[in-house]
Amino acid sequence: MTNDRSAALATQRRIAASDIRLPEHILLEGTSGRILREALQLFAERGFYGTSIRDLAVACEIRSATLYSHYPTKENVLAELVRIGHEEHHRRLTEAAAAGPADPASRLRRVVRAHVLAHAEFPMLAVVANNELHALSPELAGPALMLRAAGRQLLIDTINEGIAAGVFDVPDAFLAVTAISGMGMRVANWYDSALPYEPNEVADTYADFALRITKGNS
Amino acid sequence: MTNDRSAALATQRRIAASDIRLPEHILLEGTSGRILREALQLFAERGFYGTSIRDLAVACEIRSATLYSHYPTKENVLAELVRIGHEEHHRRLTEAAAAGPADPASRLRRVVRAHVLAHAEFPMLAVVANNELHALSPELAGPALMLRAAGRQLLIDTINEGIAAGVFDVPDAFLAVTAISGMGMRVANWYDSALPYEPNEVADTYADFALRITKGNS
Amino acid sequence: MTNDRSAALATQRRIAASDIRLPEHILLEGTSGRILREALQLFAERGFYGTSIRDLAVACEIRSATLYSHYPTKENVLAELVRIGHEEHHRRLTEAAAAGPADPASRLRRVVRAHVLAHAEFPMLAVVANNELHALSPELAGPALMLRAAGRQLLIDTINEGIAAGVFDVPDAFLAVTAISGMGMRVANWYDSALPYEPNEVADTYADFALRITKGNS
Amino acid sequence: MTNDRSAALATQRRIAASDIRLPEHILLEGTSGRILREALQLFAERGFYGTSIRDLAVACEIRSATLYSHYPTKENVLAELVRIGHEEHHRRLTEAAAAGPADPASRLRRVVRAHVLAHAEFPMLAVVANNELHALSPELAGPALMLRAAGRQLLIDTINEGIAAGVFDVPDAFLAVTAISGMGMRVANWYDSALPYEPNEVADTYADFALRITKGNS
DNA sequence: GATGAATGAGGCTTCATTCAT
DNA sequence: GATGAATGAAGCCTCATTCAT
Repeated sequence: MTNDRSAALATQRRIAASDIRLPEHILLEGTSGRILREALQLFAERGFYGTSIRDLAVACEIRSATLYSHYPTKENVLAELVRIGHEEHHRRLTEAAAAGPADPASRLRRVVRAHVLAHAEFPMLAVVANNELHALSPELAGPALMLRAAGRQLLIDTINEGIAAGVFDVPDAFLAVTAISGMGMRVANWYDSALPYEPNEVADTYADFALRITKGNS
Repeated sequence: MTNDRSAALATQRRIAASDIRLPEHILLEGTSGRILREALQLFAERGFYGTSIRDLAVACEIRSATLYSHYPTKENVLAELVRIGHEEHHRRLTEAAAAGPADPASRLRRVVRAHVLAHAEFPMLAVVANNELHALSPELAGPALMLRAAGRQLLIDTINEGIAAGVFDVPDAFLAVTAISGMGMRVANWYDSALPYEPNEVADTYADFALRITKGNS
Repeated sequence: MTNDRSAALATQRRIAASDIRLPEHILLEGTSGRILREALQLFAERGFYGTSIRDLAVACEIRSATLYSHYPTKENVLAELVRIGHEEHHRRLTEAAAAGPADPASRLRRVVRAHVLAHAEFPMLAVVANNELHALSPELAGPALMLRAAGRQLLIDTINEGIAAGVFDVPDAFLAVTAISGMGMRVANWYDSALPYEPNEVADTYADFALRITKGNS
Repeated sequence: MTNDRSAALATQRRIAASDIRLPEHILLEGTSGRILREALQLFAERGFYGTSIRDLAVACEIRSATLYSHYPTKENVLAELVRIGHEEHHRRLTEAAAAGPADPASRLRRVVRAHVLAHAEFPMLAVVANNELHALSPELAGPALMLRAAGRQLLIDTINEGIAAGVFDVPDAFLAVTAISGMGMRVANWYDSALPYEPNEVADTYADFALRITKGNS
């Protein structure tokens, strides 16, 4: 393994990526958008509690009072990012599950690809959505939790179908889900566009891994 | 999948576990130990910046000034936890790598088992060590980063050996490492002793998954 | 004493009345009027410093910037209310003093009636004028202070005349003035149109009380 | 009436007195006491919302953070003053009602004396207790409201007894209570130790006024 | 070893006001 | 007239830390 690749893993930072990316349909014009973008980076790198409203204002080149013309509280900025992240993830997962052959193996491949792709294309968003959810009040966290549960159920169902159909051979469905889901989530932490991998390659390879896990060494 | 198992994944919390556990050789007597234990839980659940010195004092049933009779700063409490976590993890990994047959497959199995076991047995410690490292000054983070790099290199070497020996068939060694390492790290977030799995079972199954990933569907 | 009456006195509120009332000749049309009316209520209930420009805007169903199309500053809104209150009070007092028999007893009766009536008919205005004057700059408070001094002098003169004429028997003129003036001012705090008293009844009875105070139990 | 006396009434200030006085049994030692004393003056003169925590800290010659070593919030400082004021007032009223001949006239004299004396001896405390109660949360205001209701009932009962006994001749008991109570409350606003009256003189004269009001010009 | 009091710095948020549209 | 956005100042309060006791 070359050094530049393994160096991506040897960092004190919570996240390797440095590009601020949000799904294309999210409008980032104006000050509201600027705030969202800078908050995405800061919350991903330092966490919600590690980022002060002043840090955010400095990053946006505005006075901190101006933030409150656009979001009611700091928590609401986080809530917006968490919402966007979960909605994007959920949309990709459900579309992937539906769009293609219905056999469990190819569906699993598509779902894992979508899961990993979301984490590789939007690493900051994924890190914030995954790691900072606990900083939200239960009311603001609720919608995200529901989307998360739905996405997970989709993976569970796909694997259970494969088991039922006899095409999957997995020692424990729950543990397979945690493993496949977990490896994909961690992509957000180490993936960086400076690495010699396109998100698609990572997604393809990880989908392979998921199928190896579920199909066994038969 | 039964509901109680999938429910463990559907939480706003950063960590499912609720037992405060530290390696046995860590002395937890007296107020210093109490502080370390409570900090472990609070830093795991709310993060370093989300936990105030007063939160910690309340949890320890002492006044916050008393903390400074035991640790020079709040950061040093975190540093101690990060140190313990990384040392334990590294010790287990190196011992596992050395203690047994030298063939890549059985070594990989032992290394992954050790990796996963450490995360299942000490979930809070792992979450703190993995997620809060960025809150330390570079000086205090340094030793942990070195142990982490060493542990990762061990996994890299093992896989590369298997590839060289022709017993592993993996599309990309780097991605295999991130996947195997990542699935293990996430165990700290979802594992809970209330689940119907012993840490050993998770470790065994995940080691299976690692071998499936590396050996392919041959 | 019936409960509903004594209940009017047992409140945390600064003022019992809930009707927003201003003298009839004050134009309240348009947004300027709306602002004045809502400010009257808010300043009476929460005080000038306890009411923000945004509270006021919300009450008026406008944006806070719109306020500045109608009044130069928040302080000027208060100044306007204070002016209206003092002018109305002073006008009533001087008219009452002039309009009727010149003998001290009947003049005192008319003056006290006018004093009390103003406080019962415009309780919010009186509370604002009496309690929030200190929030004005000396320049803006000046005119009100002059009217107030004039009104008080009118009462002093009336009582002194009665004493000089031998029809009043009062132990101390100054204390009689403070007592008569003070009981009337407090009417603004407890009077409410829901009470089974018309403002006129209160005014008549308080005027009786004033005469009892000044004429003694002869 | 001499000018210096009437000048006491012609002020923009909410209160004429400038001595910071609290009942003797209230401990004023240390920083907590200092905070209470300075808050008493500031809240009386500028109101609760008109006094910032920094104003208070400057007056106490401490840093504003130090306030929070002594009181949990600014509101609690007010609550303490309101509590002290209402307790002192209530204690004096009930003792006055009990300590002496039971006939309505002499009891009324004692009760009014106590009422007025409390307002003349502790004008700042009375102004704060009377005017700033609305700034407290309902929970913190509750105890004061109960004491206030009890004190008022005592006055009501005394007057009703006198009426029942045929020694009082009052057109309306409720209005007599508001008048007697109100004139006494306003004493806190105008009384100043620089005036040529001792609190006792004011109390005696106001008690005379109360008896004139209730006994009529018979 | 423990603590109450103190503090400088900074936390998030609201303040009254301005101004271009 | 009305408003969305912006802002400097200030709001209340908590932060981690120190120190005398």
